Amino acid sequence: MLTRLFSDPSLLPEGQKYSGWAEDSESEDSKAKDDDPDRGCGLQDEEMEEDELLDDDSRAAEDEEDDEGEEDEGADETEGDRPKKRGPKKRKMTPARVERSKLRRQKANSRERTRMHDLNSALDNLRKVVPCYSKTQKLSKIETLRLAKNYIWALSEILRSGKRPDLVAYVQTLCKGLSQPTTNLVAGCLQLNSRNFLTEQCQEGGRFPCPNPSFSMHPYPYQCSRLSSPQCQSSSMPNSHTLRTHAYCSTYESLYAGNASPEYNSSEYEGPLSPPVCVNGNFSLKQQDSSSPDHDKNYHYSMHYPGLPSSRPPGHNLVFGSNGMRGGVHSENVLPYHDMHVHHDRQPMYEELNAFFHN
DNA sequence: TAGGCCATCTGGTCCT
DNA sequence: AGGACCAGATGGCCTA
Repeated sequence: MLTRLFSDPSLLPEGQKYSGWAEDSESEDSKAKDDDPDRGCGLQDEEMEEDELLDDDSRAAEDEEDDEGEEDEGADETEGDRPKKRGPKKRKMTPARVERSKLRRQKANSRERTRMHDLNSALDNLRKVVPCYSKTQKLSKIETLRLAKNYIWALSEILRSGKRPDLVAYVQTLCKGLSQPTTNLVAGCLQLNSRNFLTEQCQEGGRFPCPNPSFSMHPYPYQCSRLSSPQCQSSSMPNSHTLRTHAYCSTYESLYAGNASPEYNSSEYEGPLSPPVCVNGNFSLKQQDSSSPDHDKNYHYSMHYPGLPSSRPPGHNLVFGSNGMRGGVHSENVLPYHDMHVHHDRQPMYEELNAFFHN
């Protein structure tokens, strides 16, 4: 269950080990098991000794050997109701063979563990490059794969269309098929990043205009799929409170199905992909004029609202479930600031693109 | 207690 | 023969 995703392992009772995740394949639990494979689940090797000696095949082999020794001519006959086994005759499990078999099994188990650890390690690496990353509250394997797939697709679409995407549609694309908690997490991650960036910029001397101090922290993680959609827009309330009064859609599916931009419709979802470009949830398109006057205004997940003035109030920047909003409806799904990253500190490419985006 | 997620063991299959 | 890969089974941990 993804609930684990949003639990803080550090809050576990004293002495209670959080072994739900194999941290880089080196969790305490898995390490212990590596050291002592017999601690694993299921049949242990020690137990296997007897089991292998007595398993069906072995028993059959022994039966066959006995049969062979006693009555060769009866090979095609059945022994009672049980049909006689065909194929190569199994040799008797001598103690030496049993020992070899055990050794083989142990080696195979060890390899399998290593293989799974490698797999988990790769999955961890993948977690770090998808739009939402947390060291302590990881996405589950399946959600990581889904998110990665969505991410690739979304970025590919941006390249394909050459248009600055609608943030809402972008997030929706990212979250397509994800569980509700993960969707919250992703949205929260993106929002956090934007807030952090705003904070940084303001502290750096106001290189970029600071947004309205009452910048919205919307209690509902899912606004309507497009803020520009008629049912979601409030033309008369430009500030953050506007967003709070918006009707919101209860499920992501309902949002996505009806309102996503054409580029993100599900029919194209499985289509051919191409390489992505993305920065922290902000999209940087090469053909865009980064030096345009509007550019600075768009640093905060700013989306161009077609047909709307570029001076659209900051309150109209999309804000998802707030991390800082303790009283928010989905506050339980929100990660602590220090724990979340939207990988702007991970890849040189991101920095490069960031620079491009903010110049 | 049920359900989700996980690590591990295991045997089967395929390939070298 | 041995290794890689896979899927099923099992049991632990955790949360609702």
